[in-house]
Amino acid sequence: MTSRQVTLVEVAKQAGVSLATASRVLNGSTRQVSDELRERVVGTARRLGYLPNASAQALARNSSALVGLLVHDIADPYFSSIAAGVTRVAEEAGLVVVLGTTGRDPGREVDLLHTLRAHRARAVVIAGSRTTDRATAARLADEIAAFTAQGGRVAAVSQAKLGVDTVVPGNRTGARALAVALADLGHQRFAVLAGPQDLVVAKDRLAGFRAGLAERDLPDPVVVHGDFTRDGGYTAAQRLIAADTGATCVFAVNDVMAMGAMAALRDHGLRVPEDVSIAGFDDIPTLRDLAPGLSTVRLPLEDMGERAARLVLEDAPGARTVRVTGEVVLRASTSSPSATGLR
Amino acid sequence: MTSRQVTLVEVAKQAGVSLATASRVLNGSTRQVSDELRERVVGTARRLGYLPNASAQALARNSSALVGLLVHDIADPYFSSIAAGVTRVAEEAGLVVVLGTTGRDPGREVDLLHTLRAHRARAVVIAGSRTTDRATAARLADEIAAFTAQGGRVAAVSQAKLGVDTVVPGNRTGARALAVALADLGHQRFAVLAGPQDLVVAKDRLAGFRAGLAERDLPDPVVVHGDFTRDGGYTAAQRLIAADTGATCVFAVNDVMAMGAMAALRDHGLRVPEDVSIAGFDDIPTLRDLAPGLSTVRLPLEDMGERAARLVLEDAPGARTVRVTGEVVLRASTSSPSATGLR
DNA sequence: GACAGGTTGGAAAGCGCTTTCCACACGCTA
DNA sequence: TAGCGTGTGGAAAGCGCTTTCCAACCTGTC
Repeated sequence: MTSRQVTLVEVAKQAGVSLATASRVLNGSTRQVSDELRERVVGTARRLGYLPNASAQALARNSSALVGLLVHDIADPYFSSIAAGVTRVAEEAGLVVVLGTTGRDPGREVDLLHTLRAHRARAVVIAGSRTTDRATAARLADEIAAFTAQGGRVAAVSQAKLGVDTVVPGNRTGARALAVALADLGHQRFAVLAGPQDLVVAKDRLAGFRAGLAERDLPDPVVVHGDFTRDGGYTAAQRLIAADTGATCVFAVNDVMAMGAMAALRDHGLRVPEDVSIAGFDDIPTLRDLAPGLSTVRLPLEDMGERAARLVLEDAPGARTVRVTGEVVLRASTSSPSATGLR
Repeated sequence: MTSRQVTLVEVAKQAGVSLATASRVLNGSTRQVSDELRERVVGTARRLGYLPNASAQALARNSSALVGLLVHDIADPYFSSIAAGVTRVAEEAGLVVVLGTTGRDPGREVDLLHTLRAHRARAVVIAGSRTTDRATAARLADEIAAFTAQGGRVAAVSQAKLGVDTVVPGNRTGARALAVALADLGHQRFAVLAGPQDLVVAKDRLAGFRAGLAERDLPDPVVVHGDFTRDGGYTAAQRLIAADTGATCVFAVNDVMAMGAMAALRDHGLRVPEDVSIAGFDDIPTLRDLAPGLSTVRLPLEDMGERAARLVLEDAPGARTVRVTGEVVLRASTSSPSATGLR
């Protein structure tokens, strides 16, 4: 079954040139080859259907055409948007994207990076949100160090403290601006569905939101923690409703949580925005088709993926930070406060 | 900067064994090695931080740890759900997923398959919907043949005629059952947003829907073609509205088109389902948070990805067909017909 | 005690490329 | 005419593994 593959030696032999010449013609080399030989080689290569063996090339060159992309969950629109950006840039550069999904397990992140290193991946984009757990963070740092020591490039999306090229959204400032905008709508009692306690992104957004409220001399919000997922938003919202806080506006630290929360509110017979206003963060594409439209802070997700990829593929090494700013987008899910709120 | 990588030779030398023995210990071999040597090798490998060079292994073994996954657009929830299933299975098997996005360009599909072949990928899952264009189909067939001739395995999701292992959803039967269910709601005049003319999946769903209507002795639906995307659904719906057909129920051949169509209806001041009912196909996860809930035909998307992956990774070669059936799910977007319909 | 059969370790030949040398042939200048 | 730089082709040495041989050794049996 397994038919013999055409190798460069055969092409060289058939074309009547040396292996070196064939290699120089078929794969970019600085060396010149006369037009006559060049044509002969190209011709026979085509005729024989020659296809270079990428593994052999990677071995000889000590670098592959692989770019890693690490996400928590590719089915999450936040990550799949970023992935779209990364793959576009990588494929333009003739590279190939290796997708690793961590399932929000930091240990898995380390493992995947390890694998990518074994493959001599040229670069990797880490798009998951970072944990603050000490031990794993150290292991991750080691793995990143090993990866770069080997000549690989690393970029992160939205996690500043990795010591690598990073694309960071304005989590703090975005959340702060959102808080101000919501306060200006007239809300006074806020609740925040704040994600996991050890997630930097979640913490930053919470902190920014608090700062915004403080700026308007409003009291600190009620905070309920939960998973950074749709279901996490759902259950967090349930607990919030049970707590009977009287909040008139809920901020979920990301859109998928907000969507889960909206479902929970609906299930409890609460109307958005008549009974309670709600806002998220990210502006994932999904929101376009949500009714009522979800107020949020827009992040250019695909663009962020592209930028991260360019950082490691086109630019020289160096731990730069590219900041992207979030833009407050108010939609139908937020309005002036109702009399009652969450009770 | 680039620190010397620890190689197997060094491990062998330090452990005082031959290269062969070191290789046998560290990478699965049928051959036995005495416990003493084994421990020595494992110990020094750990101490030196040895990491096998995947390219070298791939070259020596003539097969890599790569599994390709070809999708049209990873940001489309349909594909990202399938991708989640594929990556889960691949990662369980210690393999690595290479993500290729075709942007619905069949030529690109061929190119990506070519690249994957150069990488000696062990298998590839083609998840895009197939074009019916002759020439490209032939090129694709050639590429697939070359891939399998080389020992690689190919599976397809939802495109029966590739001559490879395939996971096919019951497009025809699902659409037919949906048509019957909608007819039983009392609708008589239907419209279909039918996707591109040359897409097998779209054609099958349209045909199934027609068959269902025929079964209930209802007239053929108005058919409007358009892109298989959210925006395609939006513009198709606009054209449908302009056509003033009086249809009371719209079937979009996939969910993202249906979502676009709902947006178009909303923008025209039409209410769903009061003015017009609408249904989709696939049951992408996004639908959970849509209000009103979209009626659809549920497909187990992640499961389909898993099955396709298992087909090429665990089972012996052979062009099998795994059928998965769609289940009609009626939600709030469909109700008994209004007096007016689309006019 | 000799010999078959089974284990275990090592030498070395690849796998298919890239790239460093080296050799040679030019076209110049001095 | 000698000498020199330059452009071009080829031989061969890797890149880091796997795997085939072969040799050595250990049983056990007759």
